[in-house]
Amino acid sequence: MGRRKVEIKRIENKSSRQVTFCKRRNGLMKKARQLSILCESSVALLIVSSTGKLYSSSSGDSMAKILTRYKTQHADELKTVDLAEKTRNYLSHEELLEIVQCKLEEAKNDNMSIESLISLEEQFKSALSVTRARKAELMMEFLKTLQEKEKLLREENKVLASQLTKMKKSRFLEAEDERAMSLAKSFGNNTPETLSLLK
Amino acid sequence: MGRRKVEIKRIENKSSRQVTFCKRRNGLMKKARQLSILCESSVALLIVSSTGKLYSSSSGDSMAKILTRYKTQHADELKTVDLAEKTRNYLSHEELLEIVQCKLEEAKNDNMSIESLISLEEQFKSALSVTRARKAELMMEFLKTLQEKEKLLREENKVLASQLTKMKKSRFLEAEDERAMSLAKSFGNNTPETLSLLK
DNA sequence: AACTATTTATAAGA
DNA sequence: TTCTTATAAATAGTT
Repeated sequence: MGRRKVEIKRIENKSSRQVTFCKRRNGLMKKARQLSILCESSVALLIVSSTGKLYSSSSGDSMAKILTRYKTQHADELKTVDLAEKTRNYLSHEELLEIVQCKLEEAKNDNMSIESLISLEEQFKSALSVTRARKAELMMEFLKTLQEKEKLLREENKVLASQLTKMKKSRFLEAEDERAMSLAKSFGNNTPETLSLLK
Repeated sequence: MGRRKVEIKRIENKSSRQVTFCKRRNGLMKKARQLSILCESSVALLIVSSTGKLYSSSSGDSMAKILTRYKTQHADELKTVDLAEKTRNYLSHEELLEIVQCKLEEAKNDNMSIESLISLEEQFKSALSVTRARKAELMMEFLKTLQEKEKLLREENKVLASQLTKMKKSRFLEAEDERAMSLAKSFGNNTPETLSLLK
């Protein structure tokens, strides 16, 4: 779209390549913006010149958001189930906290002049961590209690169930005795009944 | 460049917006490719439609390489926007971890400014809060499960216990009948036994 | 998905 | 560089 038709291949003349780069770059960015506005979409455009200079533009959403959108889509495609599981387990609260503390250590290196505030921040931090630790402790205790209760109840159930089967069995025996005083044979296959509840 | 001039503003008609999106998207990608070839440069183009569908194209270099180039140049800029925004959008643990690791890498490299450390701290704080929230959620779920289990077991116990007492009672009656065919008295105080565990 | 009247982008020249 | 302008290319509305 100019004085003459141009073949789409590298422009050999350096200066005209530079001029074309500038013109077409601007044209591309303009069109990107237009697309975004006309069709309420987000467009990110990154251009790296042959000299390594970077030109970027984004419209509709921030560059970061669009890149994030791209990254998450491709991360999902690449991730296997095992790896996903692994990383899920790996990201514990403690580990993240550790990382944060590590970062705070590094932050100390750039020492600032607000020392009183820093120490105050430290105090609050330790108070907070003590509170959190206590909270976690209590929750864990509660969990343990519940689990123990569960165990005891299961055992109790077991005992009750076995008592029940024993009683049924003996009752059956008494009935037999009553009906015919002799002829007591074949009691070998008396497997105790197990209640479905306990399965 | 069509039958009539169009104002650059959102196209209200949905279907014509969709058609224009498709046409201009193709046009944009074509021009991106041309720029890359004509001027031996690299171009990355990311388009997110209003429905959230992602279209991407890269020429000259791979998408990954161009994005890396962008990231190294705009490391600070990305840092401020990225994590806070993503944590707000409830991203997965894997993604969060990825970002945290990425940030730590960046932090290790060059000595960071106070401002960027402040922003990093904010990001870790929000990441931490998301992690904590998730942890609390999971713990509460677990607690509920345990409490439900406990309830079921209690009910089961109750049923078993009542079966047991009934059986004892009827057995006692039979014995009575057997021993002396008449004289059946005093069955009033048969409170069912409650096990200490249930108290 | 094609068609075409127009607008828009831009190549070459100044 | 920037402006100009002839012409190629893109595309809006139509079929």
